[in-house]
Amino acid sequence: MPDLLSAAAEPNRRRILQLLASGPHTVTEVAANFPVTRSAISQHLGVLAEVGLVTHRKQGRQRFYEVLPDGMARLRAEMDRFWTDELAQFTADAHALPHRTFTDWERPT
Amino acid sequence: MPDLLSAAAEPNRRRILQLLASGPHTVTEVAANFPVTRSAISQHLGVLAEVGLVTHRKQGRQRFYEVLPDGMARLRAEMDRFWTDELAQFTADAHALPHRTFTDWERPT
DNA sequence: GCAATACGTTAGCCGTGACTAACGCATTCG
DNA sequence: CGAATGCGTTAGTCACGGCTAACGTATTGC
Repeated sequence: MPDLLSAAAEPNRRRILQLLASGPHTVTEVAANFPVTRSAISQHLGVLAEVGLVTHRKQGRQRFYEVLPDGMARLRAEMDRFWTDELAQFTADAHALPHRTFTDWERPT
Repeated sequence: MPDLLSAAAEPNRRRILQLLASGPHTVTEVAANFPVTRSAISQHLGVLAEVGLVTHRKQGRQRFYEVLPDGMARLRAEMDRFWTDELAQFTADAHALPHRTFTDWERPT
């Protein structure tokens, strides 16, 4: 899964990101919110980690996964480029779409 | 391909959307910009049409595909919800992310 | 020490998405 | 007319993603 947008687009992974956005969660906590196996969740987390959207810190025998602010910023940037550099540039003369870039996206501390 | 975001996330389809954003193009025109077969492009356009992102109008023996403003607005709305309703709501107290919604997205006329 | 917990990892299944090659159908042109 | 163009459609391949079940591993608690 080399593509950042494709990785984040998958429905279950989107929900995982949403969940992790509320703060660090263990794998079992995350899996509790999904109808699939903990193994599936673990693999999804692996994909998200692979593209740098999440990371984890060990604490005892648990792994607290958390959103990686830098990765979320990159995701946000790619989504922004999808509209600005690639789409809105053709429509710039039509509506001059105002647009903000959220490179300062962060998890709650 | 029932999911709008997943449909739009596919790299080739993203590029197709970018290309169509510059105005209506025939299938062969689109296919000329890709290393894959015209058949593959045709199927990609089928997917994009299925989720309501593009449409086409016949003109002689050509099919001019064009971006569907309403569909693009829905895509934009879903992407916005991904950050606001689902992600930013957890971080709202942290940064109170400002956010715009572009429901008025349109193709150049 | 041993059992239980919280994971990751692997094998394997299954669906499906992306693709090509071939065909079929309209449309235009000669 | 027929040939060529511009498509869609289909069959069929291939790879891969998502998933489960089973197992292996570290950590905690008894």
